[in-house]
Amino acid sequence: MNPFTQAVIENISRIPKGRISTYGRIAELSGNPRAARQVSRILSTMSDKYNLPWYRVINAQGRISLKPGMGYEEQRRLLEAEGIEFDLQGNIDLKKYMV
DNA sequence: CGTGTGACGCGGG
DNA sequence: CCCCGCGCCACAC
Repeated sequence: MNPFTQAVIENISRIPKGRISTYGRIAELSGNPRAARQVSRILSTMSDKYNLPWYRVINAQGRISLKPGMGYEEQRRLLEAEGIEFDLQGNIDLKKYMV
């Protein structure tokens, strides 16, 4: 496994309960600011294996990227269960919850 | 090899 | 707020 992937896994694992981060921010912390897409792929392929808190990663707009019927509901449920609030447009306040 | 595809991000209309 | 385009990058065909 390459160092970037390793770092992504570690950084995601460190997101505290009740807080969130974004794909781009994780990519940045992991050493490659332009690799936000890779972060999303790593999440989809390694979450189970490394037991990652995948649902704590959202996009830079403060929204869940998964589509309704394709995981959106579950991610939202898990986040709300940790106290994360959504506004009427399904938006999360990054200032308030981002690590 | 080209070509298409995203759990992305940013800027613009 | 929505919709597009463009840049980016690993991966599947």
